[in-house]
Amino acid sequence: MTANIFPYPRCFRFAGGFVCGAAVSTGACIAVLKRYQPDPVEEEPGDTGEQSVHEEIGKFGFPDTGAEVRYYANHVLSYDQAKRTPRWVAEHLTKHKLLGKTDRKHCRFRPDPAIPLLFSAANGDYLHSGWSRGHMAPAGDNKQSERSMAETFYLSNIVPQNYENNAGFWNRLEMYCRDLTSRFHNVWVVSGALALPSEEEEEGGKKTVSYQVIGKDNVAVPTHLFKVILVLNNSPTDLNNNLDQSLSPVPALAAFIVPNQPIGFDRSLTDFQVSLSELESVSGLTFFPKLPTESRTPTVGHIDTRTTTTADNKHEGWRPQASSAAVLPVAADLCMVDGCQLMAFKEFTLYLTGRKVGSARSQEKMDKFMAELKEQGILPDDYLTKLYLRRKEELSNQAPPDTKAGAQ
DNA sequence: CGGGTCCTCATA
DNA sequence: TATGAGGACCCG
Repeated sequence: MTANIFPYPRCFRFAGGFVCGAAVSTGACIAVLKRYQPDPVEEEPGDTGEQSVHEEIGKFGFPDTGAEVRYYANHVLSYDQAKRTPRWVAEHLTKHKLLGKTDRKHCRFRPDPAIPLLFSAANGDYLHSGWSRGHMAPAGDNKQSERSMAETFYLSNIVPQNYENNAGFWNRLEMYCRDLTSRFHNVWVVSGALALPSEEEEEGGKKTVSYQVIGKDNVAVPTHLFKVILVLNNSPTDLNNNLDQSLSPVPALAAFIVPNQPIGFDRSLTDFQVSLSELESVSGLTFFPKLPTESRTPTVGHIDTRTTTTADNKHEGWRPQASSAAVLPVAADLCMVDGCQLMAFKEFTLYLTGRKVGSARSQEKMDKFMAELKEQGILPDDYLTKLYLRRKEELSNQAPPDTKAGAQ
């Protein structure tokens, strides 16, 4: 491509398109007025006259956002081609789906082959950027299948995330989602990235949306991440029925907006809980639109007001907001139902030590991990003690590390 | 669990 | 010679 010769090909294209569009629009507006002023006939939506106009406008097609829903083995997402991060990523978790032995060490981050190169992020964008590659659909939710885990490493599922946040608070939030499957039959999780206005500028409370971009592709660094959790227990009487009809008891839901920065153990998950409508307002997304809703304005039966308003208000450009007529899912507050308690420091450190001991390749490494635990003032629990002794036995029974395999 | 770097080796 | 795969090792 000749465009590669220029350092900023996209800027040239943009500038040319802008100038062209401005010049045409002046004349076009006059033409439209002239055409419609002498014609008082009201045209209904779908009228053939209006339709032909639209066909003309769209003669060469309308701009394609690339935000269509994309399906993978165990997650579904919508991609933001400008930011080069997902808009949202959806998952469904069950106790059974979380089982498996797939190891993330056999996976590598890579561009999503389904995303056009022009809009794709690259590993080089993240390398040495100061930001880690943070999963939205976590690898840990996909131990059941090598393919599904590998697909979570596509960069379409990745956002630039603060290291400490990724390994710490966000990690514990993902663990909480998985843990929910031990208490609820079905867990749905939608995660994504946000670029929110800064709280306050010095000049008269002026607000500005500002976010860093990294790499040659200018991947957008989100200021915040969000997660929406919906849980639902099948009613005991019809465990095998389809989910749409098993809405007893009432589903529970919670939404969170988490700053993309280190968050310590002194903060609780509920500190970051927001109402669903607040998250919908700032994200521009409507979550779980097929979930039964309730409205302040009475509706008939269990009609899904969201689905109908979305279609009917096509020409009004309006949909109910939280401040006027709230249209919210019929759902309990998950944090009232289940507590929304993340792992505490001691519990989390014990867990990490268990993972390290479990994968240690020598007893020296194991002892180092156990010593580090003690330095933090934490005594091993029964599980870790038994794991340590079992691993110690395994390591002593296998060949020493300095013995070359295959040596005769 | 969540990330990273560095090195070797096979390959086009 | 450049690149990708895989392993060893490191961190929170």
